[in-house]
Amino acid sequence: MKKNNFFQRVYDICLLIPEGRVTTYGAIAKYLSSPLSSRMVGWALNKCPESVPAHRVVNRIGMLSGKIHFTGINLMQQLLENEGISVYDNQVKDFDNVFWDPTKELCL
DNA sequence: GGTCTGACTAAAT
DNA sequence: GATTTAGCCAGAC
Repeated sequence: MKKNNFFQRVYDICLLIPEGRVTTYGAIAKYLSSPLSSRMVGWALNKCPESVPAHRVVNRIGMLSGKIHFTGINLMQQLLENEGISVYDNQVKDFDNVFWDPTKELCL
């Protein structure tokens, strides 16, 4: 058995996020059967490889709370805008419209 | 092996 | 209504 840790699951979910959509740490944590483990999700993404579109993961209010970990301050925002997501002041516009819930989209 | 931290969330004050 | 604390779990020191 491999170390299918929290990390791998978080990465997997992040990779499942369709372009032009974003999700929240809580949603991912909830998908991991631990809605209270949202911190683990963010922390896992802290070490996320470039293969993981962590820029599509934001906090519950759609704020790019993790952009500070990205190379460059506007990188995360531009990545989202590149996918058609409107971002303003570190916060996703139409967040409710682009919100992608794994527990809902995958288990629907 | 105990302690701390960490890209969050929600309740309490 | 805004700020603070508490809770969660897993890795790093």
